[in-house]
Amino acid sequence: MSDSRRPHTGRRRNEAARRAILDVAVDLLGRDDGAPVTIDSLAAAAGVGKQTIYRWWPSKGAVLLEAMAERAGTDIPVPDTGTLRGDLEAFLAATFRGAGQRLTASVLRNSMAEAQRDPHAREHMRAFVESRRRVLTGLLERARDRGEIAAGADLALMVDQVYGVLWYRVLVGHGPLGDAQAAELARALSDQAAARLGDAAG
Amino acid sequence: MSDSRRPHTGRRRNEAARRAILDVAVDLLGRDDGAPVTIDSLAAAAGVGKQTIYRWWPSKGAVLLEAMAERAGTDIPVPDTGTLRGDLEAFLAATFRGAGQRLTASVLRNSMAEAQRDPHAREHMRAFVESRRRVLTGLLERARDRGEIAAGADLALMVDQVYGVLWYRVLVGHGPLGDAQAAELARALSDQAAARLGDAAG
DNA sequence: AAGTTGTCGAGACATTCTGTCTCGGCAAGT
DNA sequence: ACTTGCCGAGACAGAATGTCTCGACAACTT
Repeated sequence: MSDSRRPHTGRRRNEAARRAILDVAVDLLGRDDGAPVTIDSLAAAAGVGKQTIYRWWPSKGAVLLEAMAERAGTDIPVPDTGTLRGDLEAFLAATFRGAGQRLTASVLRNSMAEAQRDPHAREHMRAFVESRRRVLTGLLERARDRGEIAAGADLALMVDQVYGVLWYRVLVGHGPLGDAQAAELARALSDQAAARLGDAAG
Repeated sequence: MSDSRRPHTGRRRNEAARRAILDVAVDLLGRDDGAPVTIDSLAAAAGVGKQTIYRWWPSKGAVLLEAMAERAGTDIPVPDTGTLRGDLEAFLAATFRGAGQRLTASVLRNSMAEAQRDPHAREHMRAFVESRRRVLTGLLERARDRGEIAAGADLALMVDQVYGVLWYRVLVGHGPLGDAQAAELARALSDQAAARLGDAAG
């Protein structure tokens, strides 16, 4: 590692440029005018040179994905209503409401498409998805500790049902994604858990 | 319509070329070497001119989606075991097993990515998804007629829970997609239906 | 204060891909 | 025989990615 041998010399990374790039990326991704986000437009809008982007990110997809992850990681508080169904309903409502916005949905769609092509973007997508899944998994684990979910239940599959529905609707766009769907899915999942619990107890 | 006024003159469409294009498309889509499928490679591999492709399809995405739909839409029989859980287990096992194959998974991933960019591909994807959803919806409707699913249940959401998990795992690749997952999800969904049924009855 | 190192914005550049256009050849009907 | 429209092949324009080079300059060392 050159890090330990020589701390750092020369000019440091311009944080303002980094922020401008990520902010503009979200902004352009959110446009739903069909125009794809290009590196040139991104650099121009952020007021930076293209090389400044490629110096810090390996590809266009990586920039867009990081911008999206930063955006989507915020504004989803983890609720604590005391019941599985209540927690799920609050969490899913916040999540679906976020992903259902035209701007965010557009970001998600572009990022997932990019992740299928670009290995760098794919890694970032995996990391992003994993971080989101961990939050929901934690919510379910607390419910399991309270005895609302059977010990043998497949939490990963429950998580997948949530994010599966979300991505599926975002990517295909065949149905809405809002509070109604969140409430319905929260009910479905807590019903699932309750039924399995009854099985184990009986 | 010129169709009725003048039946058709001149050389007819070459069916062999059409088949070659679609077959080669599936072949190239299935490659998981990261190389994107280009029109040039497609035309070259099929031994046709580019114009022959663009004469019959509006865009690259449209070709790929049609090829994908042709491949993925087959070989999923609709079971009739007499119970919701049995039907679901059989249907999901066949569906997941198909989508879990490396080649088919690669085709699906590429196609979904294409559908995010190309409006023509997007339409085809919608149609394909709709046709698949209809089959599963039919299966659920029969269960509802038998009284295994409550009248007020949201069948569309149950369908999304299935295909959502499928697409999510195919696209992100964070977990397996096979018989075990099919069985678990079938159980979860039938439990969910049973719980809702109990609510309505009680 | 001078020197070194690495980032900055800007833009030329090669490469690749899409989709259009044109060409001579030819097959299917009249 | 003659007309019409598809065929393979490839040139072409347009757009995008990612590399490279340039002079400027900021941060840190000596």
